[in-house]
Amino acid sequence: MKQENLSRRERQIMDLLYEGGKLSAREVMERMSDAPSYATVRSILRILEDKGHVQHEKSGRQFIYTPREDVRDKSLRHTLKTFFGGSISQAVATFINDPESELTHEELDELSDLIEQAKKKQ
Amino acid sequence: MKQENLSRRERQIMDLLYEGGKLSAREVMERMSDAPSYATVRSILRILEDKGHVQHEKSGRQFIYTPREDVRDKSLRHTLKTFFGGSISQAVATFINDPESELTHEELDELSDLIEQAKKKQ
DNA sequence: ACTTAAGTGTGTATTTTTTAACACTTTAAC
DNA sequence: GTTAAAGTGTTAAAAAATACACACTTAAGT
Repeated sequence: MKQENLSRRERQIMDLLYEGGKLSAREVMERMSDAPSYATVRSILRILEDKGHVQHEKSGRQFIYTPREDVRDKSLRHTLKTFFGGSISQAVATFINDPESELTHEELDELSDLIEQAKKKQ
Repeated sequence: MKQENLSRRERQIMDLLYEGGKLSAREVMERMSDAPSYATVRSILRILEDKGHVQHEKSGRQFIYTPREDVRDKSLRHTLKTFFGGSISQAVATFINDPESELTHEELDELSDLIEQAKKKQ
């Protein structure tokens, strides 16, 4: 797990995995508008696994790839720091105000609960 | 302004500019732990300007580079969608539970308010 | 006016990334 | 048990990114 920075293609595929959660190489490829060959997608997934960014589990004859939680969290924190100096409320505000987000009532309730719990801990 | 994806070095420099706000080529270079030569940093800044990600203003004989607001917003929205897209509450949970976040009471109150407002809109 | 620091643009070598072919293995379904 | 689909690892060519040299311009300070 060398943990270098990611190349363009590697990042593109990581983004798809973050969005999609669990994807096979085939599914990753289908979601790329400018996809290279299937062999290439598999190569990059293998490289990402080498670098420690994803892991796979076998499901029948398929390999299902998932982002590694610890790397995801690290990356998320880096991004928040980059854009907001780490202010989560500013990040959430941006997200809530974006009409494309379309948060459901359930999600908003979940968020309220999380925040209430955090307040009690202080 | 072709608006392609950024390479590793290009992204690294963009992150510095997002964090730093306004930087000269020299300052960008100083903030890179694994910096290439000064000539190279200038080359990449020129490429980033070609691609429309940064702009510069002259200050004496220096060029001061700044990220372009519109590209920044677009990038931010993409990132939030990527990480929070599936479940924003899960992302917030991760952040709240991270001891490094150290959310203040003020931030939690801000978050509550934001969520209340979003609920009313529905 | 001269020197220095900061910049420009172009060109090119080197390194990394990207792409994919090839020969092979494993699993599911028929 | 054959066939087809989904993998594997290795290797190599092509494309892109990275790095920087060179010759030159511009602006500030002494």
